Amino acid sequence: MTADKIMEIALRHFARHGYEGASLADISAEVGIKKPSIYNHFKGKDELFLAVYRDAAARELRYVEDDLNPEDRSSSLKDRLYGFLIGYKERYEREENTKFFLRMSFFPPAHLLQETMSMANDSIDRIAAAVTEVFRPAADDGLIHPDVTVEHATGAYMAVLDSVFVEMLYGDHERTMMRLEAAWQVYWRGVKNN
Amino acid sequence: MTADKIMEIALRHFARHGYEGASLADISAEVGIKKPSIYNHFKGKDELFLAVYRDAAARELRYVEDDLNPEDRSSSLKDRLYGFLIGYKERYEREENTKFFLRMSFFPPAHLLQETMSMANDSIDRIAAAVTEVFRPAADDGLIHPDVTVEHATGAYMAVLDSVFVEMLYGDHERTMMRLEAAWQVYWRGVKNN
DNA sequence: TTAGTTAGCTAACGACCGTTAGGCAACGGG
DNA sequence: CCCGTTGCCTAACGGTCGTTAGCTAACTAA
Repeated sequence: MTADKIMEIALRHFARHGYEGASLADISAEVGIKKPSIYNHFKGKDELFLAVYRDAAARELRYVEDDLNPEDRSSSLKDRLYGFLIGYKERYEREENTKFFLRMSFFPPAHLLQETMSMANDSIDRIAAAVTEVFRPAADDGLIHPDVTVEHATGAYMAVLDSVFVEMLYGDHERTMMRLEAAWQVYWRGVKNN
Repeated sequence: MTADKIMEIALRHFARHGYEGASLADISAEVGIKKPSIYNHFKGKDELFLAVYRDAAARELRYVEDDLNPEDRSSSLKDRLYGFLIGYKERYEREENTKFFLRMSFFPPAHLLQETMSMANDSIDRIAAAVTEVFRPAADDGLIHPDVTVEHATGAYMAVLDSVFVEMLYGDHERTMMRLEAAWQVYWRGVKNN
């Protein structure tokens, strides 16, 4: 399907150049069609963008829910949480989908702010919910220090994840790893029970 | 000076619409001059942007070094660290300078990547150095848990600060405060001695 | 077989982009 | 006093933007 190919390539262009910086001419050229042919599949640039964003948000959520599946108890809480951080960092480096979703959630085109923000907030809340579902049984098992509520453990873990994003955006790989390690160790010291 | 006014207004437009989305026509109109008159003060859009970026980076660094001045021992380490987080959050909400600096450091115009990245990395390193100067004497006084190095305490604190940025970008004030509180409490539990 | 839909094309539109040329008044130092 | 500089202007440049009109060939359903 051509529409899928357009969306795939448009996603990469939006991710690298932003909404304004991505041009339909460049996108269509890479797809191998002429610019007006895009209009056989999408009403315009806005509709193309929103379709790409919707799909990207769904894919990010699916990845998180898969990777963080609370049914899977084969490894320890600590390993699962740390592994998820590392996994997401690698995913960002590998997947344009994640780059697109982060960039466009941070800085959406001004005239589409409402549509993007409602989708973004929805995704963030559901990601946080998936994290909470990991912590709750762990807290019941006494793995979390009693001074730390499940909500605090979740919020602080999401903060560590956010900080990983930021360091990746700055692009300094070495510093990213150092910060991740430091943030994780202090986080785990603050959350674990003895 | 007109040049200063141009830079001030350009900063706001770049912060809100990104490099590509900000137009010299809009900027000049708000300044109260015609578009070509900008060229009496700057060689072009690129030079204007780099001048604005340079100033913005310097202002951010100055704010951090002032607010985190290690000479000031009037309040406790805990209060100073927590206060700095809150202060920076409020600064972001108030100052377009911070919004501009964050946005353009995350996603600089592709053809100016080298110039911006070297300035950004320089600023980040110096900000981190200022934070380290707060922790070092505190560690000597035994306020930091012996299992946590000064480097780890600094890195993890910078991570908390990064996460505050992210939450602010998403724009949900209520969630920002909750995440900040959670991140801070877990961080402090992980770092403090006893 | 035929009518309708799909997906591509070329040509062109108006709007806006950053930028340059060139003119004109105000000002400041020799 | 004059001359060079500064700072604004109008007009216009070439280029790119997203978008529309209208044509054609290919497939699909009746």
